[in-house]
Amino acid sequence: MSILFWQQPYDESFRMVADIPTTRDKILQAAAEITKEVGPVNLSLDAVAKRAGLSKGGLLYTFPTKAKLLEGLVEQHVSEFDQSLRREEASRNFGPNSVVLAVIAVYRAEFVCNEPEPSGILAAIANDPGFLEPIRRYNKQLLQRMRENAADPMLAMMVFLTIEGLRSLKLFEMNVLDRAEQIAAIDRLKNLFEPADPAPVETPAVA
Amino acid sequence: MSILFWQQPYDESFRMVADIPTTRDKILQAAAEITKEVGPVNLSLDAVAKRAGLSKGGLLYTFPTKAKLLEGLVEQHVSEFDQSLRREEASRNFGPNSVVLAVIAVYRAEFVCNEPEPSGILAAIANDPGFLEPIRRYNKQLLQRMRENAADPMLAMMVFLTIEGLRSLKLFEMNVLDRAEQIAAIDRLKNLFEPADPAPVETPAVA
DNA sequence: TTGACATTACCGTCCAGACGGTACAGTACT
DNA sequence: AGTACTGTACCGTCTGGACGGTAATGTCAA
Repeated sequence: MSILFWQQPYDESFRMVADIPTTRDKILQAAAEITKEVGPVNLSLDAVAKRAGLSKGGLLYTFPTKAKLLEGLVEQHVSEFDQSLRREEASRNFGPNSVVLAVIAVYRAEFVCNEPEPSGILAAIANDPGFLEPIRRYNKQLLQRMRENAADPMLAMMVFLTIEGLRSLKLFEMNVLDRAEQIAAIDRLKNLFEPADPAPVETPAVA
Repeated sequence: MSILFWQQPYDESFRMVADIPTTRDKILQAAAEITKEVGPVNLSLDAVAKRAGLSKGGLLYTFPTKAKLLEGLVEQHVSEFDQSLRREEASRNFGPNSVVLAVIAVYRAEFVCNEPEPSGILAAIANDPGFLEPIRRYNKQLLQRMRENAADPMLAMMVFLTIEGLRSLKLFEMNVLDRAEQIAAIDRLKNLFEPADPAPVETPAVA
């Protein structure tokens, strides 16, 4: 029911990073796409199977129940962010303000690369508010870490809120700000911690 | 389909402000409550009718289709905010920064009074992402007005984002910050525009 | 004042269709 | 032989919504 990070049927750790997507990945992406297009309510297993290019039986082989699929959506969302975050923290040697700066860096990269928001979590939440719990826990912990590691905890909180604002705008595809404005906002945040930014890259090439 | 603010069956303008709730109001509140409890996907007309204390037939008399009910949810959300905002703007005589300050004031009041988030909009969005469009339009216009009216447009944008962050945390009941912290964050924003705040009222009486 | 009809605000029932899930036989690759 | 599916058929449940009724209230002419 609410068991997040459940055991996967097989070990994926041997797979290459930028390899061809697994069936699992294809299903998750299909679910996110459908959610974005027709809304979480209309996310049916039939539709996901069709979009992912497999049969319903095949889908239910990978995800035995719809709840497991939704769990997969949430798990992917959280773990992908966390991995990026830890990487950024490590590159800053876990020094002062490293958590805040890492958070900023992760979102900056996301906005620069114009990565689509995996709106699948909306589907999960819409089906069962209980899926919010792990996200709640994660965010609580994240904010805690940001504050403890920051020179100015209050400022860290403001950064958290601003980022959260950007994130929610993206989640709802609320294109109120264009990409440049979003990046400018993030850089403004960054400058609160690193006042001297010698060469702010305005429009870096998209890899 | 996407006609917001549709004609209501009768003129409610004669009704007193703090009067007994109309059937319409009861239905809308019931829908919001159910959404919060069991998630937008499980918002059924039967459940709403039961919660609101009338039959399904009666519900469908007030809202001929489910889509109309969802429209009602969105419309209520937007119009209630807008009314509060205009009132706050007027009380500041539409002077410089009045829009930004009004937005801050509205949310401050909301957090101080601990008003519950009408999570009904989540239900609307979950059923049909098209319901985001009017909200998108409104927010775009709001941000525009905040910027044009503000002494520092960039700062106005940061305020908008921070408020948006607080709002999304509340929408998802992401109780990461306690009430005092949220109010402190809002006051910090306010002080960016009104540096000298002589007597910040902590818990003003609800009028 | 009364009878005829209209409108409002509902109730209770019914139904076609969609959905999640099961079951199982078959198949292609490793 | 096992893994990872395909494809079809099916079941029970839930859902939106159509529909026919009904009680209360209002309107208006005779």
